[in-house]
Amino acid sequence: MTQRREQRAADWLAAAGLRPTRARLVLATLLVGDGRDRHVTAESLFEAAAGGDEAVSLATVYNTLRLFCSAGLLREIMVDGARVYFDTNMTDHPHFFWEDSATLSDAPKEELEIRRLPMAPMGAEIAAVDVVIRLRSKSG
Amino acid sequence: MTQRREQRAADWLAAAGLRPTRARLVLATLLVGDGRDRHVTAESLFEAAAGGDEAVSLATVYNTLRLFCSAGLLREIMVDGARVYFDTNMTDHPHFFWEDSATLSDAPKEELEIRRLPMAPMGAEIAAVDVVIRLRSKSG
DNA sequence: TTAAGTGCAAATTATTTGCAGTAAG
DNA sequence: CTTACTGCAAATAATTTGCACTTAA
Repeated sequence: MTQRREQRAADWLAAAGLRPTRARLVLATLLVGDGRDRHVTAESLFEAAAGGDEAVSLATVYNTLRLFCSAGLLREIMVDGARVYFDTNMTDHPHFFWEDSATLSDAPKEELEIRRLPMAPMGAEIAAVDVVIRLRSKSG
Repeated sequence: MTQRREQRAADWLAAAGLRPTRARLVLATLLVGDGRDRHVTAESLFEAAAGGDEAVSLATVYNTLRLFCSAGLLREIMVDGARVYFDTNMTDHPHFFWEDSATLSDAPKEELEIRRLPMAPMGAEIAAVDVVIRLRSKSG
């Protein structure tokens, strides 16, 4: 179980050609160890690592998240002006953003149907399409 | 001309029941004076005001943008992890985000057709739907 | 007159960086 | 061995806040 989690993390790093260092394995295990998609901020991941017994410094968490991102392992989601979120699910898919708690979750991709999309202007190409559905709790 | 720009700004404030103070008029004139939609950051608006002869302090620009937002005059767009953008166009419409220059522009609304959208989970309602089309300049 | 608005400077928060020590290939 | 990685602490950047002063109603 723990073995398998770490194996998954190691494979994930290997797939991107990244060295399996201690910090990277700790963070990768938290990110993809159980194979489910996850949304983290640097802070939340830092706390998760510290909560286990495998602390990683906050600076390294930041650096490592950026590294995973540029290696194509994570996707950056911009949803909150203040915080940056990272998603282990690399495909274009919609997100729910809970304004009350500032948390992020996947929205069911099958339920989004974009029929037509504006074309990229001349000389540009579409890098990604972010769809964020902002939710507020129904008060009335 | 300048008269009309200021009149538009004053009307815009009045519509939201906000006092037409000096700082607000200066900023509102820059935002809606010519009736075109505009995307600003606190910094860019601060510079625009300083570039004219009607300086407004940066802190006040921040406070005023937030105020306009909560008064329903502006819409906050979250697109870049670091900066917050404000849009004078309050309708749900897609944006182009130019990754190279970190600038934002409207994408033609007619060219976006969302056929189906995920439902809000129980107890929540959709506050807004942000569609951001990230562009990178075609290098190849 | 008086509650609301403004500006300054200081505080806060998220993120990045320089650099000396440590570990992976 | 040698280059890349890590962690600390200090630096940076965007934004917010406390408070004394000013202004609109």
